Amino acid sequence: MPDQRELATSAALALPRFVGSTALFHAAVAERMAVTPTELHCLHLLHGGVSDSPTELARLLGMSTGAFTRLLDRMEQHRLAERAPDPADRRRLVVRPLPDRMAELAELYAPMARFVGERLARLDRRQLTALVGFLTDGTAAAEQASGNLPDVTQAITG
Amino acid sequence: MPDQRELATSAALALPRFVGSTALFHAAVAERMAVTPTELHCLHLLHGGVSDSPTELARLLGMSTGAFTRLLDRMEQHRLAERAPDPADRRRLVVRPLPDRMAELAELYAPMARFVGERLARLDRRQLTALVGFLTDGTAAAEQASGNLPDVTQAITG
DNA sequence: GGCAGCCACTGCGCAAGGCAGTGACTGTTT
DNA sequence: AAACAGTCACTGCCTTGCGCAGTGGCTGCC
Repeated sequence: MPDQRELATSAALALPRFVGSTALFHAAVAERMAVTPTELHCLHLLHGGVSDSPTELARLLGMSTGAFTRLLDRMEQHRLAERAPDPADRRRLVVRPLPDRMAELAELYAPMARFVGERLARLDRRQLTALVGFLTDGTAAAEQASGNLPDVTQAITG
Repeated sequence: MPDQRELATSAALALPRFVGSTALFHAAVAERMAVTPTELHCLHLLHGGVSDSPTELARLLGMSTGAFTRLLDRMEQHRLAERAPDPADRRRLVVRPLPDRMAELAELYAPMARFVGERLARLDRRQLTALVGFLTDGTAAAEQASGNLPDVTQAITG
């Protein structure tokens, strides 16, 4: 039976592999939908209700606003999202996800969703709390670490 | 205090955000090193000892062997890796990571590495076991799911 | 009413990657 | 041994996603 230290090492090694394989899975789903991984990523942000502002979405996706305009063009073509005017500010617009291809998306994600559901159901409260804490704090840490690296958000803030 | 079901939902929501922010962090590190995210991903595979075969690495990176040749060219230029002949088969070659820029890499990863270390140290054995199991099984599930995605009716892209 | 600043958008150029084909090399078969 | 099919990394050609810098429209503040 492995001790605490070995387990921590295993986790530290398993983490990047998990992220890598997950990214590959996303790329595979995107290809199946004849869509780029970036479009899919954006779609997730939209459906998650994270933001509907082009500038904000561009920042979250790590790209320039100019590139995001083209991304939006493609997403409209592919019926993933649509532009709507912002009544409060006529410079801005609001990005809205379209339900059109949601069934398709859900079908592709079904195997992974099932896996996650089953796996999480096997954990007790203490384990779940640890997992959630690790993920949420890790998200914050990654975002902060990204921000502290110079020259990263140059295209957007400049 | 949240019950089991709420915690599972939180985890399911936190998961994609964690993966997304981690991917952005990787992209930021890559940009800081004047390198593409793909090069960095490949470098991780090399240092992790996952494989040293170009064909296998191309598969793991989700790209063609032709593109991997160019990737290798760049990685040699950037002093991230080098080609070496495979004595057993003269068609093949072996990709070896270079130690040249490891200090730079370690420095950029230091904040995240510290976070992971501290966070994992706070977990008990049961929590660690759950985390490792989730990550390793998730990796396998993602790889398998990438391999056989269900067929989906193609939408018309106008 | 003028002005600085922000918004999404556009022309241009670059570079990463797919595709299909090439030459070198392998193990196998007759 | 000689021909064969299969595999390996590599190469030209092309597509495309994105950054950069600039544009016009709009806002809020003097």
